[in-house]
Amino acid sequence: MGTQENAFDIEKVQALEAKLQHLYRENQDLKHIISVMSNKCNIIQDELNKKRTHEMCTMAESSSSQDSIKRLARETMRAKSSQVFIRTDDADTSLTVKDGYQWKKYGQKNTKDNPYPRAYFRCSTTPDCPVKKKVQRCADDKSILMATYEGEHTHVLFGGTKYSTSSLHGSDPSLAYPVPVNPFRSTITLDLNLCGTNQEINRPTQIFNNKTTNTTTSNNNNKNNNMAEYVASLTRDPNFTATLADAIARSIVNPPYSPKK
DNA sequence: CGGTTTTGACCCGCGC
DNA sequence: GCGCGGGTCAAAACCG
Repeated sequence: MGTQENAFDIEKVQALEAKLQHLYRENQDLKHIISVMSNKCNIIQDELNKKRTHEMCTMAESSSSQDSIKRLARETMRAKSSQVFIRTDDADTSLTVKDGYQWKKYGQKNTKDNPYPRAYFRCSTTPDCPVKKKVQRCADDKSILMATYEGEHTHVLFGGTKYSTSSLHGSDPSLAYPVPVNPFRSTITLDLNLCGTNQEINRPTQIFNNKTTNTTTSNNNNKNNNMAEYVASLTRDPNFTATLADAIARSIVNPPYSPKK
């Protein structure tokens, strides 16, 4: 009886190993697809930036007035801005986005096209940091916060890692992770600024990296819990799975690379 | 007491 | 030139 059970166990282990190998290969392929897409995203963003710079230069040349210089500065600032959407608790009425940085609120205004007020924040982590952000609830869905970041941080995030302005992942383990949704369409927003103007690509793994710089065992637990929570939130989102499936299908039809055999 | 938030006033750009 | 709307300032209030 024992030998029969052993044979069965070996078979089971082999099946699991085969499955694991298959998943590993799939994972490798998906990683490759993501890196190819990120590269393409960078190229597109570079081209866009070049075009913008060229347009701004021709604009400045055509009129050398003070106005055009001011406009140039504004356009540059706008080009460096990025927008993210964060799903919050329905009961949460505050306009705070926990992104790891320290912000000082310097204003709030009611806007014409949105019944919810817009809050203005300046980065107060260091006195000379030029980064600003605007936070406003989505008119269609009040549980979604729209945060617009302008400029680039001139300092590192508390915890030792320098993050791009669009990396909404701070050192606080209770951070609300941004849900990649577009409130205006039913598809996922792929914000090009996430991997374009900013030097760093917004990788999901970065979410947990700040804590690992001064990691302890309890932090590891937090990290794992956060990872599980984050993965669960992504898989719960039908838009995410639909978009992922679409991306994979496209890559099969029109492969961005030649898979190794 | 120092830092943060609130809020009305003010500034400035833009369209008409 | 004027009015509108978004962005900023700064004094007062609030909070730990």
